[in-house]
Amino acid sequence: MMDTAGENTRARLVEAAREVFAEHGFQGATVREICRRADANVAAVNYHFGSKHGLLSEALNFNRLKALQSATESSDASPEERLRAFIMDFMLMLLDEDNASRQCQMMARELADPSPALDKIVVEAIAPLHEFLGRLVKEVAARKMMDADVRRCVYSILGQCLFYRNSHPVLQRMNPTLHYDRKEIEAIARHIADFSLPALRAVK
Amino acid sequence: MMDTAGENTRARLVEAAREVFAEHGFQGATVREICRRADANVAAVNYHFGSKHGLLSEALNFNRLKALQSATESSDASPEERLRAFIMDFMLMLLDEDNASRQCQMMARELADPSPALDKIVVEAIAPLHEFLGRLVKEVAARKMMDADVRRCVYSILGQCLFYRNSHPVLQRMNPTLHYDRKEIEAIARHIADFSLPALRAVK
DNA sequence: CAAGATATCAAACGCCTGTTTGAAAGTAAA
DNA sequence: TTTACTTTCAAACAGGCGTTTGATATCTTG
Repeated sequence: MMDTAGENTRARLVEAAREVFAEHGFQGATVREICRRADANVAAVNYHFGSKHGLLSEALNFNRLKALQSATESSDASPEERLRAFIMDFMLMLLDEDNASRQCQMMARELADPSPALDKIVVEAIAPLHEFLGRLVKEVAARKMMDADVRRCVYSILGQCLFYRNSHPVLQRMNPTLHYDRKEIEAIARHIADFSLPALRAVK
Repeated sequence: MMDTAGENTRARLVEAAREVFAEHGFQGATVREICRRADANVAAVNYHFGSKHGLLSEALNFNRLKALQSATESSDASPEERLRAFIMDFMLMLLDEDNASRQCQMMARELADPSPALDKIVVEAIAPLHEFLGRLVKEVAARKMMDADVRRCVYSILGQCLFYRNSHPVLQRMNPTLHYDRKEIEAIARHIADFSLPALRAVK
């Protein structure tokens, strides 16, 4: 059994796939481009993963997102502070430009143009995320809320967060100097929390 | 000069193109599928519009969105009421499932995977929309606000609205009975307004 | 009607896609 | 070294893509 060369190209393929899928989405990505970046032969994808879809499935990974949720849940800060902290970490994950957390970008891509992998993403990552945020919203509101209202508050928070990622091409065109450095991301996260908390407190 | 047959296939192509572009995005749409739905020959697209891009450019139309803005601006209701009304009309336009306003769906598609037409969309539709919302936000807040804060409030409102469209495939998978009928859309719009207004009033 | 412009069509072109193939290279154990 | 197995590779495959072509209808105008 090999380990150095074989496992290396496998790992390199997965990493390159994350890059290319995040940039171009599943449809827009080509296995030739992935193999070029991984410095591997075109046939390598089908040899190691069976198909382009198999590679996508392997490239999807929600560890970072899950870790973020459990970190927030095990905190003993006030519900408001936990929501603030979650939004901050979530935005850092979403907008960090040169880090390795391309999973969120891939997920955002999947939303725009679903492939068969979306079912896996929904069950393993998005549904738990929504439930987690629903619990947090109820804690912050500290009132009896109907499920539909809780859900919509979750949508409002997530919608604000995802906007910066989904609309990035547009925002960049309208404001060419836009750049998501650490300070800017923190300001955005602070705004989203400041915008959302009054609404949650005002829930009737 | 012809008018019945010739103009007919031209118009049928534009209409079919709106359908297909809205469903699959520019990349995912094929001219063969468009021509099939328009009951036209494959060569018709290049004959009438020069290229697939030319057809996209022709299919883009922002009349409905512009009309919505001027209707809101010429109203003499209070700023809060005008914001409520705008959100309602905007959501009706975004989520209406079987109407002819596929322009917004096409625009949302463009955001996810920009084509050269995005520049036109930004300049002609999105930038004016953001400016319009910025003025409305300032009126509602009725306080001096920094430009960056105004902008972020606009993002918060638009983000909430667009979430329902962008994340529709996911929401449908998590809640299979989800259906955007008139009543549901009105409830969503009311929620977004109720969620956003306390935040705008609380602006410091 | 005849001439000429306009529109439609089947067929093909060149390119790119994901995938397959069969041979070559590399590795591990007997 | 021989044997068996895994991994890499260049090349090709079949199919879909946007676009072009040249012939054929269809219609307008003199």
